[in-house]
Amino acid sequence: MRYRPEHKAEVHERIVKDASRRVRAEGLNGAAVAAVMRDTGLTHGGFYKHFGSKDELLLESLRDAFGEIADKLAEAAKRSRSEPGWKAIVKAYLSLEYCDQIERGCPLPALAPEMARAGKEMRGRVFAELVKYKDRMVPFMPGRRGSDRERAFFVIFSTMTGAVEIARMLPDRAAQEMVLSSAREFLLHSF
Amino acid sequence: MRYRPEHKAEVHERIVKDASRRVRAEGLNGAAVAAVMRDTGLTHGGFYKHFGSKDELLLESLRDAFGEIADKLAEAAKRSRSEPGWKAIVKAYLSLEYCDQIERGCPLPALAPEMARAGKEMRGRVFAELVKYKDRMVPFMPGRRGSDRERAFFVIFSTMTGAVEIARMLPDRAAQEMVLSSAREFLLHSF
DNA sequence: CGCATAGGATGATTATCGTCATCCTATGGA
DNA sequence: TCCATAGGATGACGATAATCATCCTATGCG
Repeated sequence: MRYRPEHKAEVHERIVKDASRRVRAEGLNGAAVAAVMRDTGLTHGGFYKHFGSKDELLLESLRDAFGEIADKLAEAAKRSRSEPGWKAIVKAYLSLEYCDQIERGCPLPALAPEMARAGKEMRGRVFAELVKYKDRMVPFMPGRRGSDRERAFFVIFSTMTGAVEIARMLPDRAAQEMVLSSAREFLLHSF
Repeated sequence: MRYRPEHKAEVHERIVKDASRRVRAEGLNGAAVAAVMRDTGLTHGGFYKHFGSKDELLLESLRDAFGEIADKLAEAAKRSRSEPGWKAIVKAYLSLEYCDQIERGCPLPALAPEMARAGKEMRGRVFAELVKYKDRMVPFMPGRRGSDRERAFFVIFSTMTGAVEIARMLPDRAAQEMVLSSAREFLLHSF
């Protein structure tokens, strides 16, 4: 072989990481094949040596994105010993810094409507990733029974998703902080 | 003149209405010039007799969309004499029927992330429409002072936006209804 | 009753994008 | 040291899209 055995896997992963950033920053079809490959330092032609189709890359990049913030939020929850995990998650999620980092943030406020509009095939696969995301967050959610925690997940992540989206539409940081802190206080005092 | 004096204004409005549906159903660039004109029964060529640019149509169609649901929600709020207006709004917004009708629904759960990614120019104009939407909803919101009602608007619409978006990602109606009703009960018992 | 005119149609241009066929080349194994 | 090979580069193709120049034609005014 021409390259080290790990070479292909490494490049593959770099493409996915770059696409995962680009897709969150610029939308589902902001991650054009040529642009992503350029990010990775390659040309567009080699793309199909790594992926069967653009949708395959899209799915992998969404999987990567969900995994990335699930890691981040789970770590924040585990680090906080003085308060319940879900409160640490809410505080991290509804912070200005987090709101700023679209390209490293949760795919929900970045892409939820576009994911809902995707073709049936893709939608099914994305749904599976959403379920994995939920399953990783549910243990930190408030509530006694599992079904309570699951409902809490949907309510809390609905509010956080909407708040971050709306904050991102606002032109100045004061207004953004107003929306984020309103949602934050609301959630923290409601469970 | 070739046509009745009102003709041009009527066609203009039909184009905007069609675009407003299409943009919500298929995303900001799902409303291709040719497609919208075909909806209206015309060909793509005449488009620039009505609009200076595609962005102009986009903005007008968003204005129309915000106005359309603002009307609908305000009417629901006014119709309900037995409970506060905001509760009627929450019940209407977080219903399955509403969730289904993407193309006639609120632009927020349909387009918020895409609007946040638009160019500076467009973002500023969209922001102005969002403010008008807010100003029409705030009078119905719970709270004593105006600033309380404004915060309530952002919290309630954040939760509703996120809940509808997440529901629209789910494959079956039972799961959708679970998300919508969780958010609904949560909001109705929290103010 | 005929014509000037504006709304609409046709079609070209330029750009972007996904996909793929083909070629190139550096390297690990012999 | 040499070559077979797979990763990467080049470039093309067909779609789709925004924009605009040009032409067409139905109609209301004179």
